[in-house]
Amino acid sequence: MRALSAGKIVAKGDILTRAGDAANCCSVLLEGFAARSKLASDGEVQHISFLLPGDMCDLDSFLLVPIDSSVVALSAGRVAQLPHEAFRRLLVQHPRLALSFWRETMVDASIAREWVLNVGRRTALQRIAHVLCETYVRLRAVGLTKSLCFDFPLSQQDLADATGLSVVHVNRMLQRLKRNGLATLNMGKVSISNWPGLQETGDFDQGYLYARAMAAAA
Amino acid sequence: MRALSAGKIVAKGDILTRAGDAANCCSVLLEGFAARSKLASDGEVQHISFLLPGDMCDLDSFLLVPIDSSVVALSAGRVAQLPHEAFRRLLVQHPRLALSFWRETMVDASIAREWVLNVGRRTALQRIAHVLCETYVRLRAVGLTKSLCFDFPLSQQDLADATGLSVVHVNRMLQRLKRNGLATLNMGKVSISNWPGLQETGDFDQGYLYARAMAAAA
DNA sequence: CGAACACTTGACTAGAGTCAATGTGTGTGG
DNA sequence: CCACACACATTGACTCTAGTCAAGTGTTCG
Repeated sequence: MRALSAGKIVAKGDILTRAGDAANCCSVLLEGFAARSKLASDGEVQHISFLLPGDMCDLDSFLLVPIDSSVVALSAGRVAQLPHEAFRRLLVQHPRLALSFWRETMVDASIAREWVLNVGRRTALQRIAHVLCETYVRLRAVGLTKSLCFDFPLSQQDLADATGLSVVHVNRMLQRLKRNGLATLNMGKVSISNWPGLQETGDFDQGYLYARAMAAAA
Repeated sequence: MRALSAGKIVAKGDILTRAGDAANCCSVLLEGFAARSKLASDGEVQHISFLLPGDMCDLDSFLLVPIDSSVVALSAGRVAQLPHEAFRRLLVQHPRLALSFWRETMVDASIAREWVLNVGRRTALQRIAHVLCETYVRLRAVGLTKSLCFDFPLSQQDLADATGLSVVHVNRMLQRLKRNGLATLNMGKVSISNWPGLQETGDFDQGYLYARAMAAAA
């Protein structure tokens, strides 16, 4: 697995893909956190989904030009890059691979749909709880949790951008989650104290994550 | 074009695909309006995107089991159905077709991402204006507009479910759009009075629609 | 040490939700 | 043909969730 120790180093805040550009390669996040995000006209940021180690960052760029959303590093990390040309050859040689990447795109879309529901119809507390649940399940699937804890090096501003809330309100909701004995976020680490309770609070059902979560069950 | 006059008739409110099911065919909406939608635990509905004539309703069902979201008819309409088995044969015979359906899935995802931004970071007035802009551009692409008017047989409740707002507030925002000389919705018809103004109000840029909008430009 | 940054707190505001009553069609069936 | 029911739209009064503003408190790092 020499490839895994290679890859380009990225710093917190780096833009891996800029909305409006035509990328010439697809990348895989090897380490660290990133987010796909869009900008409103007033400059407000909205994260559309978190990208965790193992996720393709910009599969869309292969068929959609220009790209509609940016990918930004939320922590230091590492990415592997695969030029579109090489990717195309790979797909021609292994047609079944196309199906599995197509499916990857569908799971991505499914996550985006859940996020529409999250920001559209859930309360502030539910949104935060939901995002924590999703992140926990996805990290568990790639072995990045220990018991009910995981590294979560994002600022409260990032959580606000993911949930469509203000930083101040995110702060208060995190305090409420702690006070309710559900979960705490401290020093870049999340610790879940009551997993069933957190899921219920966040109206979370992992079905929409498909294989990404199933891998954990296996 | 005999196929176009065929297809199954659906009534307003019919559920074409139910979240949690394993569908055995993909369908194309031939006529009428539908929405992909999800349910929050408190029973609140959130539409994730509108489906217009020519759109695939449940391409996801081909590779994702069970389906994460429902498709519900928002007006009377007609759908054509293609069994998964036949679809699979089609893709094997014409591998390039898979790429174009994959791209279709990506455009779907792009629309869902824009909706995350819409409900997450835009004001009520912007959300309504944005949805009207998107619908106008997509309908124009399939020849279902005349000048700046189009049929829009949805209730204000549907608009509320699409934007994450309450019906009452949607009603007030529609009045504001009219008062501002931007657009009116009456008797199931939308009439845009100031197209540049409506786009600006809704922070709308059609880039994220890709080919669906481009077809109109051609 | 001080600058920069993230987090926290309190006081106030405002945008959107809720509730309830009233309109307005559109059918339907007696 | 009218009475009624039903769904959808509209209005006003009130509430409340979340946003804004501003002032602190840490804490990391040159």
